[in-house]
Amino acid sequence: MSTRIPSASGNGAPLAVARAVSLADVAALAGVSAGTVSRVLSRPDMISPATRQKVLAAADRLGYVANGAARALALRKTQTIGALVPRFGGSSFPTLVQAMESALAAQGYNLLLSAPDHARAQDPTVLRALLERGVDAVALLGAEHPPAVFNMLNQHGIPYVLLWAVSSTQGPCIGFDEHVAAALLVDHLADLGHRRLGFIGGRTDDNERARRRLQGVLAAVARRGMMLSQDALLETEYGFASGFEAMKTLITRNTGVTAVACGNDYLAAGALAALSAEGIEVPGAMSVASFNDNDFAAYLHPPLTTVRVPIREIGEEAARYLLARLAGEDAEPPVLLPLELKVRRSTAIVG
Amino acid sequence: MSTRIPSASGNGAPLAVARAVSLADVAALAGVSAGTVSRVLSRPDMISPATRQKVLAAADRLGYVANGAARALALRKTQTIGALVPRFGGSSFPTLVQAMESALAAQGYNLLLSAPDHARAQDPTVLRALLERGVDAVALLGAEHPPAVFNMLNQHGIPYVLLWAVSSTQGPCIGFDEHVAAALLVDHLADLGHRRLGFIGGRTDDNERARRRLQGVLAAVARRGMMLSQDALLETEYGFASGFEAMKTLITRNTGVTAVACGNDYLAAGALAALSAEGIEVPGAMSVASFNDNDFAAYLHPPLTTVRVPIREIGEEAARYLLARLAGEDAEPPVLLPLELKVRRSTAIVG
DNA sequence: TTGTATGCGTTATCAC
DNA sequence: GTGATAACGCATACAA
Repeated sequence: MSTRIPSASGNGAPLAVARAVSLADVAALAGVSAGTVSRVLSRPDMISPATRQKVLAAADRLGYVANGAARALALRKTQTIGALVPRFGGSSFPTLVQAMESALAAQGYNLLLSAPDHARAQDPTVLRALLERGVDAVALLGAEHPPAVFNMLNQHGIPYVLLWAVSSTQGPCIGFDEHVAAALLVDHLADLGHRRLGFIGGRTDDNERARRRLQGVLAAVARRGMMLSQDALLETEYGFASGFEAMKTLITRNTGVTAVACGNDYLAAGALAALSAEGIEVPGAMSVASFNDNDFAAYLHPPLTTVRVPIREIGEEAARYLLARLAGEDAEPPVLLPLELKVRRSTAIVG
Repeated sequence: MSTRIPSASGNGAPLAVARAVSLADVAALAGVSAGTVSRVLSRPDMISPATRQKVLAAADRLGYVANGAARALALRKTQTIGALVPRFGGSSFPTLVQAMESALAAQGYNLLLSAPDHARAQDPTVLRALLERGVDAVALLGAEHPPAVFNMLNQHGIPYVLLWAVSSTQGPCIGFDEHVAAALLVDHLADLGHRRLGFIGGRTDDNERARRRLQGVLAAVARRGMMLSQDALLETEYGFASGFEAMKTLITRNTGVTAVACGNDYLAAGALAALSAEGIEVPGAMSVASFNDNDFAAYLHPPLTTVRVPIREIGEEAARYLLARLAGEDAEPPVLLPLELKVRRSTAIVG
């Protein structure tokens, strides 16, 4: 308070300031050595209550803030986790990242975010930037990362985990089983008597999760002897508008489907809106994935069935796993997280 | 390749690895001094092409990755920007952060993300964590930060900026004028002949942006001599479901409004869905804010009028401003970003 | 153009 | 319990 730096008058602050308060400054004021100050801050019980108070008071008075770079240099770790998140935007990744950040922060870790756009996504340089910043571990979203990424990671011996990915030979994964997710939905519809299914999903040439989702649906459809004709299968961008348009197209094609599965909640919402706009009642229209706080699809045009995808949970498990690894434990990540079917309303096909 | 560390067999990687490759290692292999290697990497044109190649080859061969902590310690800067992002509903947070991260990455800066939950949002400790990690500057989302935050920031003489905030005496801001935004909408409706307006917005006791938005609407309504009765004014959580419920409530109350303004796109979408479900036609139902990639409200139930809020632009300007400050320029942030009215369809009130 | 030496702020090792 | 002191890996002033 009294040692306030002459700085800043409300608007902004001067760039160059006297010099940051260091351990030495605190030590000088407290009349102890720098080493002691360091210990007070990291192993408080290693030093006497008397000096501890003295030091703490001095630190507080000077507004001391540790220099993480110096600490990182000495400790050879930064308490920072890097997240490599391709196409952060429109997807559910933000939710996942938030969950991970929370879990990390609770343990005193920071999250260094790298959200390369499509062009830079395959560029190993972005990982390099993370490594140069000294992240202790990294979380990779999705499994679509170039080999160079894994080479660097392995070469540096730094723990990493693939999120929203499974059965990758590239490294430990945390995700869920798309085939099970699809089976939950398709079985439900099949049990209700639906025979012809439509599917509106993401671009499979471009999005590995969309690809797996489609595979899961196709497998379940085959297993149940349902039909999913080529012209009832639409790939599109994710998003409400895309779902809207796709469903309109589907309707135009007159494919005879009685149920439509959608690759995610946004697509489902758009699709349902299109049905509503056209005044068409398609029993069993449903969404494959419902994102935690955006389950707006449910309000638009039931019947709707949803599989809740464990998005936040993936982020939380990632934090848990990575931290365990850093703690030296030889932990195994939970490869497959549980899924949950949420039936808003069902429409059975009779006859 | 040949100097590959014995590490990692696909699944994971050992925690303890020989030792990271350092400048000295590269120097040794290249047969030059560490200083030279450093210069090759930072000021390539300061040294001869011959040795440059030698050094580069050696670095590449060893898979050298600079140690950011050491660099930060020597340079007294980290090339890292901190973002303090109190969680708020809807999806504008990821969009803004993504835009900022991209702009930052393009300039070789990293983004350290801190997204405290509601409980921790007022805790200066989260800023402290960022400072300890050595961020060169910080972006604060919203203006709802405790004085302690600004004290620390000023005391450390570190550049910062408030995002999605205006006219704060606490520091430089980048945002837009809520009153102008509201005026765009309200004037449009007033011009169409609407007299009685309803408003569904976020919680004002809890969300400063929601508060300003409401104020803007009230001011515009007063200026145009419109009516916005107390029972036509609903505050709720952000989200589709909330908007849906709020509109149902509004309908039940029979307030006689002919237009409803919504605090954001999600609320608007929910509200429109409710209208659709109830089969009610409310001319001029509209949304105050439309988020860049989620303009799904438009598909649900026109007429709809929207003010596009410059979310990405705020992130980009933040990066630009902060980087300018760090470059020593005495830059001024663009306090107010331009707004844009988007009329999907209008319904005039006649008589 | 390049090598040498020093400092950056912290932690850890070793005395005391 | 506490004080010196040596790393930690890099950048840079100064020499050569």
